Amino acid sequence: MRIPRCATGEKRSTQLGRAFYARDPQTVGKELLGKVLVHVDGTCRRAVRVVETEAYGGTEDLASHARFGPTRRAAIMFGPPGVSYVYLIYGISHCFNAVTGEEGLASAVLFRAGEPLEGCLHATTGPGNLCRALGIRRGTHNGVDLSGGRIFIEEAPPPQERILSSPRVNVAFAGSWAEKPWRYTLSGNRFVSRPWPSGGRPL
DNA sequence: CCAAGGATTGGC
DNA sequence: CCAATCCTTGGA
Repeated sequence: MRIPRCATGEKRSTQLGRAFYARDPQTVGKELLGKVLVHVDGTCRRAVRVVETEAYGGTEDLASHARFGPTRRAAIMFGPPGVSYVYLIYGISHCFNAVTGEEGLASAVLFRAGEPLEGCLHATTGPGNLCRALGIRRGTHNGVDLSGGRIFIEEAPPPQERILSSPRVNVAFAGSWAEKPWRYTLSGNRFVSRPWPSGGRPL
């Protein structure tokens, strides 16, 4: 099925290309806030405004799946940027990431929450819920190209809200790496997940 | 092969 | 607070 587009091709030109992702995950994580994450599934278009992300690094980042090196699961994080990394966590929830940085060095941005815009029939707060609402799952969407495919990011006006950075969620096992303020949220947005960012410093 | 544990969620 | 649920990883 072809993706319908308007006569001017305007929609298509707002999709972010590979160059956007080919930077460090902290920069990409912050810049993703306020942009629109879209999944076109047949005739159904599901979309959210991104309100919460987290940055994950390579082998040095003890909170990252890349900490064991390019294992079967994490190898995709070492690949080219602008590709999806979807995994199942706790046997229950799918988590959607965008691979960032240069090929050969692992990093990614986890999408943790969004504001429902189109076609969402479930909650969009929390990484597992976000995947369910967008219809994204590991079996069919791991390793797909995010520039030119059915899942992509659309450009949007800069967010009015302040951007907060705070420690990442549920990575206490990572020692001092748990303290890195690599969780990014739109201040005051009601779709941001728990725990609420406290002591997050304004950027 | 086996044991341990996790980038979560929802219910009590 | 805690169990659900299964995939991934490291080690024997």
